[in-house]
Amino acid sequence: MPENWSVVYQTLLEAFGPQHWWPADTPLEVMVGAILTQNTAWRNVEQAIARLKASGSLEVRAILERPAEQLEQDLRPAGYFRVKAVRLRALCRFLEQQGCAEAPASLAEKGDTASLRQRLLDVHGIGEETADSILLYALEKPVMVVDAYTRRLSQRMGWSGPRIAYASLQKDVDAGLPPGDTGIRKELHALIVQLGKEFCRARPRCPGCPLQKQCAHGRPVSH
DNA sequence: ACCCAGGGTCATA
DNA sequence: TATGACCATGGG
Repeated sequence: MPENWSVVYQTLLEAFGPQHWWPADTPLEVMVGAILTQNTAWRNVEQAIARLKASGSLEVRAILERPAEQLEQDLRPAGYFRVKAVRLRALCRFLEQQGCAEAPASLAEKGDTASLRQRLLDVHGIGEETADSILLYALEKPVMVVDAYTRRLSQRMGWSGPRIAYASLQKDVDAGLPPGDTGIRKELHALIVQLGKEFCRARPRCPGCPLQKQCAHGRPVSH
């Protein structure tokens, strides 16, 4: 039901206002944050990013040259710190290979969106959601990001089952939005996360939810 | 004490 | 293709 996602956007924007995502000073900080926030609360990521900044490590070359153990210590508050140190280096190695070590944002000009997406997916530690987050928030490409909140929302609205594939859900949401509009995609994903934090967690809290009327929660869901 | 967070990889069937 | 184990910290 693609057309409904536009209504979701309007409703959530009215309820919550603009979210101004992604919270970061530079495109590289977006990319780094996209990896650090994997299955991790953003509040923990902020501390890790603060440590990277404090040690002057929020640069491609600095991350590549930083001793593994020190990089890991910077990442500790974000959890999975050994894994994420490896993934961060893989990202930076990739940026360097693409000739973007000095200006990570210039990655946006190194091919079309489909090609960029595939090259990002080839980087160890970057899956679909992380790749799309980078495309949308760091490179300003009109790509819809889909996550666990989006899946839960789609399910509770009665528009899909809980196990819908990433690509299917992404296509469904994207089809309901104005083609090529990067701004609306940035906001919608941010708004869905905000909704999820407040109302869609493990125990759904319907009272006060902006989508309560449209929501199929409690009614039989067709699939 | 338990559950979850703005996921992804790898081994197994 | 589709599950399950694993990765680790911090807050509710």
